[in-house]
Amino acid sequence: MPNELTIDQSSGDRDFVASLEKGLLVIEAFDASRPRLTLSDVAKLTGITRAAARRYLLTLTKLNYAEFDGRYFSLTPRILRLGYAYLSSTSLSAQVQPFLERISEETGESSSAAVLDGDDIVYIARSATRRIMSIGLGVGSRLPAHCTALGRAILAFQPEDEFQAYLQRVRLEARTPKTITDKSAFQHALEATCAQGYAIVNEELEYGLCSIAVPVMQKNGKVTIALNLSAQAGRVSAEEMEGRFLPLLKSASETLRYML
Amino acid sequence: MPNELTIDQSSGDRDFVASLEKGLLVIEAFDASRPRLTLSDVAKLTGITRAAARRYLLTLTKLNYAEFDGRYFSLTPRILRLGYAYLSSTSLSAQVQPFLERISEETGESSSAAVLDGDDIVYIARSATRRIMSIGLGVGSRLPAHCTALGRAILAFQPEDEFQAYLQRVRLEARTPKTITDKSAFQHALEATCAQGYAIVNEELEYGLCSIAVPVMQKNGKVTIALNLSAQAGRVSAEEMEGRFLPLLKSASETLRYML
DNA sequence: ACTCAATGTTCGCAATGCGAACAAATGAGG
DNA sequence: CCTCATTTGTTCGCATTGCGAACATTGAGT
Repeated sequence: MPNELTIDQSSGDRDFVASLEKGLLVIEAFDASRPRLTLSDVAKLTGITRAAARRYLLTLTKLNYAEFDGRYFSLTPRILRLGYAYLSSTSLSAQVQPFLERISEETGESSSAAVLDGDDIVYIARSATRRIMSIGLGVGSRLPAHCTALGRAILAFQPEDEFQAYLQRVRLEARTPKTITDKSAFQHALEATCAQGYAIVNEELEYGLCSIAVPVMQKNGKVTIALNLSAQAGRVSAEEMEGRFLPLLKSASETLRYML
Repeated sequence: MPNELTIDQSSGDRDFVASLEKGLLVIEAFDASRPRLTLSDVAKLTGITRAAARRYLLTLTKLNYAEFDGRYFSLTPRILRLGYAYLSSTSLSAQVQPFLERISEETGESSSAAVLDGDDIVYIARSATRRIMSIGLGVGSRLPAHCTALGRAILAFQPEDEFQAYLQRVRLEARTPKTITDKSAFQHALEATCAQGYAIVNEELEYGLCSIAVPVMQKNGKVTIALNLSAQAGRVSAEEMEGRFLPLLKSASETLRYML
C-alpha cells in the first residue's frame, strides 16, 4: 500500500496541518504483516524522512500510543481510543449489536454490520456463533465493497452520481474465480440489488462463503450501513437465505430505520 | 475528562511533535455524549485555541477522517483504520476470537478478552450470545480495571512494583454499593486472585452482573490479556462459574499461552 | 579488520503552525 | 425590531516548531 500511505501535500493551504497527516500515516503503517517496525521501515512505508519518522514515533511513544524496545516500535492498546472515538460517537455499533445477536442466535450463523469508507466496507459490529470465515474479521476490519453483500447493499442505494464515480474508479479485482470483474455485469448486479432490496454474494469474496445483506435506510433517507448473514455455501442454499434469513434482516433493518 | 484531554507539553524536547499530540487530542474529543462538535467545542474540550482546533478539524476533514456540515464536525469510519492498525498488528483479537466463540457457544454466555491500557481495560475481542450487560461493550470499549474480573486477572499478575504504583494512584470509585473501594481490601482481593489463578467479580461493576476471568500468560512470561465469561448474577452461582466456566477459560488460556 | 550500505541522530534554518486581533454570527434584553 | 455584548469563526504577521542534509553509528559481507 505504498500509494495509499504517501503524503498528499496540500501545498499553500494554510489551514492544513501537514504534521497531523504524517502522524496518522505513521500509525497506519502498522498492520498484521508489519506489527513491529524500525524508524527506517516507517520512513520507507510512508515516504517521510527517517528523521521525521523518528520524531513521530518518539512522540507516539511518549503519549503511550506506541512502545519502543530499543530498535522496534509497536502500537499499544491506547490507539484503540482513536477508533473508539468514532464508534462511540455514532452509537451505530451499540444500536445495531442487539439486532445482530438476535439474528445470529436465531439462525445459528454469523451476522455483521458495516459502513462504507471509500471503496471499502468497514465492520462496525459483529455477532458470530460459528467461525466460517477467515479469521480476523472483527470490528474495524475492512473488505472491498464490490465483492461483498454488505458492500453491494450499500452501493446500490447511493446517489446515481456517487455510484457512477465509484464505478469509474473501482478496480474489480478477482478474489475467487467467481468474482464479477466486468463492470457492465457488476452494474447489472447492483441494479438487481436495488430492485429486490437485498444483495446475495456467493463465493465471490471467499470460497465456500455465501452472504445475504440488506441496507439500512436512515431517517435522512441515506443508506450508509448494511446488515448481513453469512453461511457456508454448501450448507445453506440461496432459497433458504431468501426464505429464512431475509425476513429477519429486513425486520431488523426496518426497526433500525427509526432508530438511526 | 478535561484533565485527560489537556496538552502535556514536553517543553524543549526537540524529538516531540506537538502538532501530532494536539491532533490526537482533537480526535479523542469526540465520544458518545459528543458525537458532533463545533470548532469552539473542540477548543474548549482540548485546551487548544479555536484557530488551532479549526486547522486540525479541517485537516481531518480533508483527509476524510472527519466530515463537516457547515457548523459541526463529526468523525468518519476512516478513523477506524487507526484502531485497526493496532488490532491487526498484534493479531491478538484474531487469535483469541475463536476461543471466545467456542466458550460462548458452549456456555451460552458472553465471553470477552481485554488488555490493560493505563488504569483501564480495553476490549479487544468479544463473543456474545445474549445481551446481559449495558449496550456498547464492543471492541475498543474500556472500563476501569479495578472493578472488573478481566482487570483483576491482569493486575494480579503484574510485577510487584507496577501493581504498587497502580494501587498508589488508582481511585477505587464505586460503580455499585458492592464495589470494593478500600485499598487494603482491594489488595487482599488481588492477592486472592493471584493465589487462585482467576478472578470473580460479582455486581461490583454493574447490578446483576457476575464475571469470572483468567489471565493469559504469554511466552515472555508477562500477562497483558485476560479472558472472561459473564452471566446474570441470579442465574449462575459462583460455584457454577468455578465448576463449569473456569475449566473452559483455563483450557483456552493454556492453549493461547503457546500461541501468543 | 576493513569497507560500505543501512540505519539512527543532530542542529542550523526556514516553513509551518501559532494565536492576537479582527470579522462575523448569535442571542439576550429592551 | 434594534442594539449590544458575547460567542464563534477567520486571517496573516511572525516565531517556534519540525525539517532534512549532513554526520554518526551499526551491522553485514568479504
